[in-house]
Amino acid sequence: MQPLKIYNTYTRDISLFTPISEPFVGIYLCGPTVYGNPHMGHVRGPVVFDVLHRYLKHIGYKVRLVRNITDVGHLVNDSDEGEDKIAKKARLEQLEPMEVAQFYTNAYHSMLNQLNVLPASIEPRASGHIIEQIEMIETIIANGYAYESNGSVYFDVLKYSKNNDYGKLSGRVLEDLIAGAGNEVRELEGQEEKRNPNDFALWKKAGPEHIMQWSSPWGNGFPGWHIECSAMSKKYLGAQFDIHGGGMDLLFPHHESEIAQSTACTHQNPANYWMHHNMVTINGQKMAKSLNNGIGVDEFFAGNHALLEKAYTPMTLKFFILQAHYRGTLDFSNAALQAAEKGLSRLLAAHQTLQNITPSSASTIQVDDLLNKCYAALNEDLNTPILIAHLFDIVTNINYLAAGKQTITAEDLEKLKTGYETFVFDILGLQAEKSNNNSHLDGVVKMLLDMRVEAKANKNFALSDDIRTKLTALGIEIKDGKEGSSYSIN
RNA sequence: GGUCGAAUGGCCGAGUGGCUAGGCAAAGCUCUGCAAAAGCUUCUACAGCGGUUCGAAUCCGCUUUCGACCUCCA
Repeated sequence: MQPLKIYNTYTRDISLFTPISEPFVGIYLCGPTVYGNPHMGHVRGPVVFDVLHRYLKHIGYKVRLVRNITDVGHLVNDSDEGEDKIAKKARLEQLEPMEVAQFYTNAYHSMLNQLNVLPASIEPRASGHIIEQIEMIETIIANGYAYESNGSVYFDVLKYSKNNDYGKLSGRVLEDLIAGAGNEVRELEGQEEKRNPNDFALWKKAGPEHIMQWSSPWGNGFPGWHIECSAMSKKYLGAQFDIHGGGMDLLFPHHESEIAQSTACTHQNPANYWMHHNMVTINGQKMAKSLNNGIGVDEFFAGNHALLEKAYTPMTLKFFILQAHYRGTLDFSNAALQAAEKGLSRLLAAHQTLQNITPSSASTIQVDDLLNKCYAALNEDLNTPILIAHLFDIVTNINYLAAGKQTITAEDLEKLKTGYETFVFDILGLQAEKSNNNSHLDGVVKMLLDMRVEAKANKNFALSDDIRTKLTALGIEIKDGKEGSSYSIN
């Protein structure tokens, strides 16, 4: 088993990953709220945690990955009178609330498929676990850490913090939170029902305008934002599991509250390792609706957004994300994306080259050393940029081998092939781009390339160059190689 | 205002005390009828000012700039 070290937000250090019950690993990821099309901010989490998922499996763990779908309980905006976010959208579109949730769940799955992200073991929906959430709330009340007020149930943060470190995960001090820090006072609905402004809702009373509501011991309502993750992680992974992941924006209050709820219910901190990926910016600015720079995933792949110079493929996006470490911010720009696009194609081209290497009686390159460096990079808190740097070292060596500047034995060659494919395809989850050429076009272009070869053979360079120039003008680039000509469509 | 984090070469982005990633771009070379593609080579940076040290991008302090979060709200 590889010694994987990961950064734990809870302890704020990098430590060796040790599962509770080897070889089993339980992971819970906070999934999307399905009320809109996935945008660029939604892709990073799935991609970085996919590498974690794939790597754990590769080094021999049996992983259960749970990623929820949030389809209840979120509000449209502050001006809204507490109407469920999904219900609001449903009314506008004249659709059933669950139809809206399903529509955007499908869109999310489509994105994951395009990015070649492995499916979750279990993908529970909040709306399908109302009973579990109610039971958990009842236990928390029975344990004395929550109270009912006017049909809603709130978590008693002050009481909890007497015996527990509320704020440890997100690095907050409750006294500071209570003080309010002097910023503008936010108008939160139901604030007067709370014993303390820091208390958060476990269950919220629903008015008649709520299309999505359920009956409960406290009347009709819907679950609070945080309780679904606590209830579903407990159900499928147990009161205590290995890794809980999500975006840094969820640190507070979401994950902090999860810890408080779960601890108040089960007397255990739910997760041993808390992992958080950083956020995405574009051209140095944060993505925000007000800046009109939020890019939908579909727009990104189609290239039809004002900030995009061209379309980028899912694999380019994935490779681009993995070229940065997951705990740093990541800036989108056309220049950076095009750099990633070219780098990726070089990485994939080397895989093709590797297939044509002829073995020798001796190796002049150190295959074990090259591959061990790749493992070491991932073991150091999933450092994919370092891994990719080492893969490019391998690329250079592959090209040396192809040029005859280095030699390799058959045994080492096999090891190199297997290792390279393991890292590129199995662990990073990259794949060759699907060719979207239709067979008619392919046949026509190949015919023109054949004619060009013939013209060149006859020293009719005027004709051969004419074919090249006209194809280039159509966006078809000719690449002459030793083995003949190929082309790509730009 | 508070808390946390970040500032690296033309661009992106690793690196936590000496051995100074990687990708893209650029330049040179190889290949080639020419060009492109592909491959090889080259390109020594760490926001500013102090300090610690034999030695700092890396540790400490201050300054500047930027980002995330600050409770039902993506």
